[in-house]
Amino acid sequence: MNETRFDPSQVDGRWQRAWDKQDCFRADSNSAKPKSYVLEMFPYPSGRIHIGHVRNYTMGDVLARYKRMTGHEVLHPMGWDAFGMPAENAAMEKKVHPGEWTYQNIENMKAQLKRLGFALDWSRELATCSPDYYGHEQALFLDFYESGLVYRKESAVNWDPVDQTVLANEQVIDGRGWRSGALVEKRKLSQWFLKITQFAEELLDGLGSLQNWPEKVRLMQENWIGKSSGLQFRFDLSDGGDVEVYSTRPDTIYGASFVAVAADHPIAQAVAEKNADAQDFIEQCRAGGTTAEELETAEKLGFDTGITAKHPFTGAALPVYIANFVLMDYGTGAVMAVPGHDQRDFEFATKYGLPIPRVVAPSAAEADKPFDGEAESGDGVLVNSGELDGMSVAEAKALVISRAESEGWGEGKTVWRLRDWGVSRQRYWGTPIPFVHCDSCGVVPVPKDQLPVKLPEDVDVSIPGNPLERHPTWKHTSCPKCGGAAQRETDTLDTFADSSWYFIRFASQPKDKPFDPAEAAAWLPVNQYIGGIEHAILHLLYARFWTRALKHVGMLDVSEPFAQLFTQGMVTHETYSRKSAENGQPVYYSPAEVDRTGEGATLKADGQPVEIGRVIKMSKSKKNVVDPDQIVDLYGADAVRWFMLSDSPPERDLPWSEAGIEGCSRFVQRLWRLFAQYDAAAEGEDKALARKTHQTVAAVAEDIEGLSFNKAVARIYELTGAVEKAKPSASRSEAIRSILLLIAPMMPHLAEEGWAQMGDGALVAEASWPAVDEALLVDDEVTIAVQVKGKLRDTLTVAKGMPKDELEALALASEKVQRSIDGAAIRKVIVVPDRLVNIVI
RNA sequence: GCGGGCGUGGCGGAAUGGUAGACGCCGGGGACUUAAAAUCCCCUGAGCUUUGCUCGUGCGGGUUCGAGUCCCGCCGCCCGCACCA
Repeated sequence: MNETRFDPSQVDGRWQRAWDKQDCFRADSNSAKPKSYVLEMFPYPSGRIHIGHVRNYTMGDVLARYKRMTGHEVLHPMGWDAFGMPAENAAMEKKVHPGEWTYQNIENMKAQLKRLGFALDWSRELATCSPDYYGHEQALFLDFYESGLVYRKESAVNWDPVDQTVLANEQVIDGRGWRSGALVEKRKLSQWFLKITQFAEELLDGLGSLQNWPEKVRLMQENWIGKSSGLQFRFDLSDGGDVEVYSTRPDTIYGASFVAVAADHPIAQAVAEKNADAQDFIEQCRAGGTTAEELETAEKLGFDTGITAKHPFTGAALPVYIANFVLMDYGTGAVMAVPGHDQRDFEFATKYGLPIPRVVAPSAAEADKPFDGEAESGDGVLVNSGELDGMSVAEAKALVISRAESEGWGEGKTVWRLRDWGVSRQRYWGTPIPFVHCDSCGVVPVPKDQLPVKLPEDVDVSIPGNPLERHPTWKHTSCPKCGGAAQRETDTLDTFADSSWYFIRFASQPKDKPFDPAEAAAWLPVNQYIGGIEHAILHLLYARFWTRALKHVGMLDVSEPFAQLFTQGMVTHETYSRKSAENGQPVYYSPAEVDRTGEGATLKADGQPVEIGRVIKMSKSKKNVVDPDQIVDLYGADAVRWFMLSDSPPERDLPWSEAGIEGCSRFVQRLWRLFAQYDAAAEGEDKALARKTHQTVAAVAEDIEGLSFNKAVARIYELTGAVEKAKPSASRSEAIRSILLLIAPMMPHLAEEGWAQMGDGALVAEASWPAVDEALLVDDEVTIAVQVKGKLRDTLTVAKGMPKDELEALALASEKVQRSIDGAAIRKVIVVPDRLVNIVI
């Protein structure tokens, strides 16, 4: 091997072609080896891969390659989440067909991924926008329909009256359409829903089996599903009607001081019909934002309807308000408000001068303790509550529910926060929903033998609105039932449907059906799923639902799709800016425009300093982005991959830095020089180095399995340092060879190039993980700490397993220890074998 | 507001209740070179009266022979969210 520089631009492509040629990474479903399914969340084909993708796919790749080395048949596929709004936006802006734009992006991004040398089974590549994929999705949707998991109901959408189109939430900015600037209206449409709530209990219980998911994700899903138990009951109203309310705190019923209903509640509607002020107030509520964040910062507002509700226990007349903080979608859309023990009610009562009675106190003696500016929602003792006085919250809750049930004015009820999944989208670039509307037969499913219902190609995408709706011929068809004239459904499916089963299609892709149950079950569940935390709730919950729905219709015997989940952190970068001379606003510069020296940074264009800002998530607006292609050009795939794995724990953010990638690039060269020193003929044993080698191999394996890549990297650096210092020997040669195999999953091109010299003629991609000699994992000497009163005074290197009394004697013999003791009486000596001796004086 | 997470050198971070700062980056010094790059070696938490000592893991308490780690109370930062009654 020549001691020249390792040149990635010459080497990387050569090995990538070699892997392709030998079809190394094709997964064999019929293999007898233990199977391992490694999957990273597939990307949206936006045009260019992002450095965050590189981090995500590098992690998965290391695991996939490692699993191959340890004798597994690995499925590591890649595909494209190819339907969605950006394609339609691009179509409108650039006058290009969404399909053309999407497939061009896929081609570009695939080339980018190939340059990074990922061990992917490209034979299973799929794009969700292909009829080969979405046709099967339509079939599944029909199966769900057959089994009663699909239904239609009225639901509101954001309607832009100028563009005559439905807007997504993200297209509504401050209540206006992003393109037209028109005030957005709510419009009710008949839409398709999937009955995810039918599985609410199962989806909640299933979380318990997902022990290899991050605790935080399970908690987020649990909160999202939101099971609660409480009391649903009726208040009789002064106008002769009544109102159903739901409360999770029926124990506080004596503390109710008003009743609040949502703006969309029938009572509010009825009041508004006769009262223009009420109508105005309801309009005002609808104009406000709908996200939690906006609502939290919004002031609590209400409208007194003049109606009163009769308290079931005290008979008191409680005012009924229309309030902006009550949700129509949860419970009954009406609440009994208990200001003393609910913060929202507290703020509302304070604003409108309503009474704030205390009905729960820390103790019975504190029944009239004033509130300290906020509601108290914790546990305590019931007070000022008649027959409930003295009870705990739980006791009172149970008593009120049983009393309501026996007296017939209410009942205990479990309420879920989870709502059914609305899948209708009034857009072109999605999976057509396979139904037709017939005047005489109603809504009729398209027969499976007529699938796929393909999107028309010849559409006008240059103007807003749904091209399917206005296409001259596409929607006109005949009814499958009666043969009469009928119209196709023009809604398409939410793209979350596409990503809810792609991992199944990866595992098995027959032409004539969505998947083969046996083949799919052989691979599933995914052994390791890796992706961003932003998908913690929706995508992961929908995929869990879809999998259960498939089980429900008898197509797949799998409950949970992802056995192990890992959520990786973001890639961040510092920002470079100057204050604009005109308005004082910062002007940002990209890393490529800046020279970064040790201390500061200057703009290449004028050599003058720029301000270095905080390290934050990469974003186009702050220009703190790096382009994967550029850095691969500069440093090669292996240095970039190594950087992605170094330093930061994978679940935390990774700050990209010029200096960091330079360091990685230097390490590639350092290893290359070390590989050149490999000498198969070297003789002699170096026991200490052999021990270090085997310890490192074992530890790196453990680190990779636990996805602690940063620790694996640190250990490899350490072993490399030790090998460089060691004199030639058979042990040293073994160590060099081991390092090559350890880095093979991480820096596969460098490893192949080295393996060509020291391997067996085959690819390192086909090599086995080095074997570990258990006997070498244990040291025969240990360094123990000697403390006096808990402070370190000396260290001793002793034989492993030295008995306590010998350790104590050795410690006391230490001169440094004697000096610290300074003649004081020894009260106690604590000896932990192989660890430390602590002398207490 | 609710839910979750995190605070360790100049920076990213190591550390089964047992030698805090492994490993990397930055910085400093030296070797090699006509010179530079590359490479190699040494130093690099703070302070002090420097054979060594003291302090030090966001802040204040506590448990323990011993706390970055466990407990209680604060402070700060980050993430998620559909006001969930």
